[in-house]
Amino acid sequence: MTTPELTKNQSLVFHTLSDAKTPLTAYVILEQLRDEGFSSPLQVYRALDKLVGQNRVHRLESINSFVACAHECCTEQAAAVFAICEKCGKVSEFADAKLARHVKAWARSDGFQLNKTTIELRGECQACSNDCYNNEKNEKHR
Amino acid sequence: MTTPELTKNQSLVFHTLSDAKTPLTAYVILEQLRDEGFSSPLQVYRALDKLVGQNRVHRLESINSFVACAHECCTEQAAAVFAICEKCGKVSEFADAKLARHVKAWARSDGFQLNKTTIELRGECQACSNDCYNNEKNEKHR
DNA sequence: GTCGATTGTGTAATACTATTACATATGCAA
DNA sequence: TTGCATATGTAATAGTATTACACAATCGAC
Repeated sequence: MTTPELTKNQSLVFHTLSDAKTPLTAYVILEQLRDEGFSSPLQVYRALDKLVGQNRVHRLESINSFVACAHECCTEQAAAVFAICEKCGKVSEFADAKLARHVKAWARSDGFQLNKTTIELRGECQACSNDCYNNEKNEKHR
Repeated sequence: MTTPELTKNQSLVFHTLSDAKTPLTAYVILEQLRDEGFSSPLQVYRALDKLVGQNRVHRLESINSFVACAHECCTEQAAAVFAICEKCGKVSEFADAKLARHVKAWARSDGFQLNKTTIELRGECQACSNDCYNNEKNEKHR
């Protein structure tokens, strides 16, 4: 799979996401890029569309946010699993081949032509669970 | 698990969803219930919150829509899988115990306390695939 | 029964997320 | 050069969800 060069806007958006510790919404990205000349949501969404199409960025459907791919551009695009901590907002991404096979097998048996698989887990990460004496340390992420 | 009685608004929203052939957005539900006295999105969202909390209704994150549970109120809430046809908009819901076990096992091993699992498949259902001579019959659902 | 707490409801306003429409620019190929 | 695809800028609008505040209904403790 080739990875085309990024345009200026795409690159700005991608690096904003890469630098972030948590997923960002399109409007947060917009705010962060005002100084770079961004002035409209569409500039962000257009860049995101491209980046998502190239699997360099993933969209987290359940929190309307975007995150840079953790796998240096994953190819097993069909089975990325995201564990989203509702406390600190951090996300771990992992690719689960077994799960992917399972889902694909179901689709085949049901005649469903699979375009995209979304798997998102919501809960509390280990770090936050250990943090039981610091419950108020981080703001709550929805 | 007990299934509390529904209030008037909850019941109206639930029956609207039960009667629908596809998932509905909150605002579509609102339009359908104007005649019943609904006038504000909040009336819909409040009812939906309750219904989702009781697992009588599921929220489809990837299409911002809601659908009545296909299992007469499913209890295996952690592993509902939704296959969403992007052509006709219909959804099939199925509960996959193996997949659920798999996900739970991962969460345990990673110290992630799982609150909710979202698994949504996007693609084209068998009926629509067979429909290759009627491509324009149905409007495209995102 | 009354008090108070909880839950449900009505309405308005607002916030957040995403797209359409149209104009302009840039790069590459025939 | 022309033509086409892609990228960009800007404004307006559409679609989704929540906050805030007021009031009503229900239920249990007393």
